[in-house]
Amino acid sequence: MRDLKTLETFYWVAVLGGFRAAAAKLNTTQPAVSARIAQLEEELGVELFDSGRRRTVLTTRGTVLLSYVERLFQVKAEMLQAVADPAALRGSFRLGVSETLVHTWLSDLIEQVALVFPQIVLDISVDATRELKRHLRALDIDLALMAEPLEHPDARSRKLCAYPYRFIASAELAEATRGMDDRSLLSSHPIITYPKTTVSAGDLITTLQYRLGLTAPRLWGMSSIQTIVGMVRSGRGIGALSPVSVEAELASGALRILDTEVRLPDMEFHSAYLVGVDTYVKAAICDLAHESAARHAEAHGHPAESD
Amino acid sequence: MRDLKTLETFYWVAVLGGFRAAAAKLNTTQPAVSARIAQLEEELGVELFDSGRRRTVLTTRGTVLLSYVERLFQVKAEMLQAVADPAALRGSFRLGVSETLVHTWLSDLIEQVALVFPQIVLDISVDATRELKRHLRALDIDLALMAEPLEHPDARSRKLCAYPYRFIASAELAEATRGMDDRSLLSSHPIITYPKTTVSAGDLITTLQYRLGLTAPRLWGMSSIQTIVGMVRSGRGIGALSPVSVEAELASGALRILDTEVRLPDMEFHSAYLVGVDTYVKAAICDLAHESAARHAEAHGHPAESD
DNA sequence: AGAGGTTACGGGCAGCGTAAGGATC
DNA sequence: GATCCTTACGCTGCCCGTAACCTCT
Repeated sequence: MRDLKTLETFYWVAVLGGFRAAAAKLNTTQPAVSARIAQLEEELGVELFDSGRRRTVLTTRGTVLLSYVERLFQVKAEMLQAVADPAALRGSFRLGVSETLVHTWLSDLIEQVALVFPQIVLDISVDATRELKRHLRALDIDLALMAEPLEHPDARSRKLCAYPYRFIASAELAEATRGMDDRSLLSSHPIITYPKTTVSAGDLITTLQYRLGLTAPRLWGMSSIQTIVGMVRSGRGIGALSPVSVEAELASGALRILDTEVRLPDMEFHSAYLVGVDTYVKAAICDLAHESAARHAEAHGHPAESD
Repeated sequence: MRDLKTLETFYWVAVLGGFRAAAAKLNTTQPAVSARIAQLEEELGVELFDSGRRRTVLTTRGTVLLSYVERLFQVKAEMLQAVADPAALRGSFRLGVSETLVHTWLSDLIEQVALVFPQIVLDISVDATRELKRHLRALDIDLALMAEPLEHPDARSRKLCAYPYRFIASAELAEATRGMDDRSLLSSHPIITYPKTTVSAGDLITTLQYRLGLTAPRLWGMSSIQTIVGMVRSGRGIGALSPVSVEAELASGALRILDTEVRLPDMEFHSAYLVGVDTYVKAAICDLAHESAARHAEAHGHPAESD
């Protein structure tokens, strides 16, 4: 057992419950994983996965080994944290973000990460909160910045920031509907917003229903903010989204925030990651994200959020 | 830092204070050690040995790393102890023994080690206690079975066994000196025994001097028990040694234990090793040695010794 | 038949050893 | 000049990926 790579492979096979899954995670092939497990069993003189069955169930000894491997990697992580220059850390880091954050301070975060960890390759995926949670649980991404906290025994989740959530329309549509009461205004055109499965769309529906009695509003859910913005600009409907996503359009006057009585709740964002291997890097980049969010809030006059 | 070999190399360079010494211990060449340290410093982005000086002094960070490496190997050792089949452990183990033990139960110990650790190669060196201590401190041997305990902060030393220490002579010489008092007897011939630097020779000198008033006995110190036995058999002198080394000769009547009034103190033996890497194997083989000693004592009617 | 693990085999590259080259006392 | 570490270089051996095979559901 000269090689930590072998143990890391064992760890992922055990955690993910399969050789193929481990191979995918480790960016290698399944035969390579097979060989490493075989080598480890050979060196230890012990069977780690039940050979009778589908080699996916840990033996008793395998379970014991797993706990030691976790301790070992814990010590290794502490060691790196204590003595290694962050600038020398290599590897890739998979970050999942909600689209709203992409257009606010994600670029700032990327810069900060590049400063602190110049050799870490960021692998960013933009997706809905529901998918991000799934990816987090499946260990497909290391850190998620999304609309909800993650409920999981090994999760570390913190509130990141909150942004206003408003009805927004093109200048023409805003003029044409000037003076209308909320109920008429919001019934007059389709409302273009985030997909129905999202928290924000849920908040919107609740608000329309209980504040205005609109039980069947015409809601168009779009999974791309660019599409929402495009449709709102062309006057196809009233947008329900955060002004932070359309700052340029608001500044130029192409879009306007509608001055409605009814108020939508703020959109909250949360950071979340699972403790385990490489927790140090996750925690560090998560902290950078909170700093970026705070800096952005400072610059834009929103209240700073933390914890 | 994918490779424990690199960390192990760092450990030995730090502990032994030199690249060459580490290379010797790791059975490799000095450039290989050099490359591994360079690689480690590269990966961590940190200087581990003062480059200005002779690269033998740890930097602050190097000191921190060393403590983590020790913890890491500690965990690894516990892991192997918990899950590995001893029969699968490979490597060599350097055992140092006093000659007296070679002729008693060493072969039994070797058999036991071969049973429990069939893949471990035993590397046995027979030497005087003084040399064994030096080798232990220099980490040249893993476990010593010798005449004294080891005083060292990291040493684990236990009493192993005790054997009688007698005056022994050839049958002819025993006949010729029958009836002589101790003082005359022990002055009549040279006394052939262990080298003067040994504990046993010291005990002998003390006994002769304070019990019999023999201030300048004729002592011939031999570093090989076979030589002592050969000279005693040929009647060149009276042997002072342990009967366990000459059981066959005593049984055949070629040698006899002289029935002196004065008694020499028992010869004690101790096991000793330094805690550090691979402590598990050291402790296990040390235990086997104690078992062999106890078994031998049982079979030969000596009192069993332990702790 | 399809998903998942094993075996077989050829190629690439990390790391080793030899040998020559500094640096420091 | 002696001792110790570094650099240069050719080579070996390990490990990987491709592909075919086996085994369960």
